[in-house]
Amino acid sequence: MRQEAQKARRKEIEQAALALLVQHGYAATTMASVAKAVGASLETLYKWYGDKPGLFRAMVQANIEELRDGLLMSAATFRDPIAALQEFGPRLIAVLTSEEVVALNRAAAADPSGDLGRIIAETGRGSIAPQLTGLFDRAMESDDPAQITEIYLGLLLGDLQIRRVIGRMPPPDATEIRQRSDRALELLCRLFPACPSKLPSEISVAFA
Amino acid sequence: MRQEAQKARRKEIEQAALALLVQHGYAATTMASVAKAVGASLETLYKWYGDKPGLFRAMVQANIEELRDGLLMSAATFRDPIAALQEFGPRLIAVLTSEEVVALNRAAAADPSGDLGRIIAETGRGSIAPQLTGLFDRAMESDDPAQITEIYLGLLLGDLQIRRVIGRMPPPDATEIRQRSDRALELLCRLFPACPSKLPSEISVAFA
DNA sequence: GATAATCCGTAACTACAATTACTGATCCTG
DNA sequence: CAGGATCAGTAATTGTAGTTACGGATTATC
Repeated sequence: MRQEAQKARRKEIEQAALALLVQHGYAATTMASVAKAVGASLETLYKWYGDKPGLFRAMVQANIEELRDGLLMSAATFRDPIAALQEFGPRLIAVLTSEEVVALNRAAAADPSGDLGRIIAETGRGSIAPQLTGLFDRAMESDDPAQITEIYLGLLLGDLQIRRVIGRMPPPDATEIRQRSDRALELLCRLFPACPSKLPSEISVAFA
Repeated sequence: MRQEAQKARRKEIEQAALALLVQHGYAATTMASVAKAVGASLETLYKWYGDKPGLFRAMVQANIEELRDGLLMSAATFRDPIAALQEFGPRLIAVLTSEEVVALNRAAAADPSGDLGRIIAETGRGSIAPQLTGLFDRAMESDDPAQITEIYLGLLLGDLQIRRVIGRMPPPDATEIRQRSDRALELLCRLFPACPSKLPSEISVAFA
């Protein structure tokens, strides 16, 4: 099998494993079930990934990178920070509360090695937060843009993620996502007056 | 065994199970390990709790109630909402990021039935949030105190819990807890001007 | 005190998942 | 095209955890 073909095959395996993880949970996602789902043999899986933890590391890495890549803002959006956040906020909520990310977080919660959590945090938050910090650095001239990032994320997401992971919350719908993002942005601009006041009027009166 | 003695024995079992959960994680907390840790027989555990999920439901319920009870504010503290939050905020952070709650959340994340998550959410958040909402209702005369609760919790905790659960964060130390609570309170008071402005001067200048 | 119920310590049973091994089919390379 | 490497399908091995069963010790009740 050539490198290109193996790469595509690995991706197929890693995506199938995530689908199983989402559908059946961590405990029920076995090497045998992955092999069956993708029409591969156990011997191949063990040869390519070493062992089950190895498969899971690769699977989490590949999938979280892809989800992360769908989140990154292009440099062009930095020209209008408000518009950038208006677009980014809902996307971030949707991804972080998605069934896929919830399943990945659950796998990390169950992983005694800590590897999965490390991969998720470094690849996910570790990429998104600096980007937000960069945006706030430009938009707000604050001496602590990283702190603004924490505040924004707190306002935007609150404890959604833990509630999703412990199974006490369905994914938020599009309306709720929109409202949540708008509220977070509105509150952020009230807290940091240097924020460009280019909010649509419908948002500026959302809070008494 | 009399009712009183059995009640005490059950509590001993449920506490020992939590200690094992904290120390070894969900996967390694077996019926056999619980029995051994507390000097009970498997037959007794199965007779009293039915099965492993039953033991876990009881264990989570008993322990989360105890943790919750240590968090509730007395009615007397409502007289001074700021002081109440200054005292409550750090306590809430400390408890929610503790090894015990992290272990319980991890068990819930691994539980396909959803029962553990339900118990945790209803007993924990379900008790704390209404209390906060009541406090904000008095302190702020807002038309939506429940929304203020969400905002406060977002500012106070952000994504600490999920980061603890996936293993990417140690428990915050006392200084960090204090700073986090003070910041959340300061930001909340800036957002909602009806908030009594009785902050100590050291806090009011904490943000430029 | 005698008897029944309960609990402890331990063995046994069953199912299942991780991993390795094997054979034959398929693919790749020279 | 031939030979070697790789992969699929499947069986086998091993260890472990959930659960049940059993005999003896302890406790509770009459």
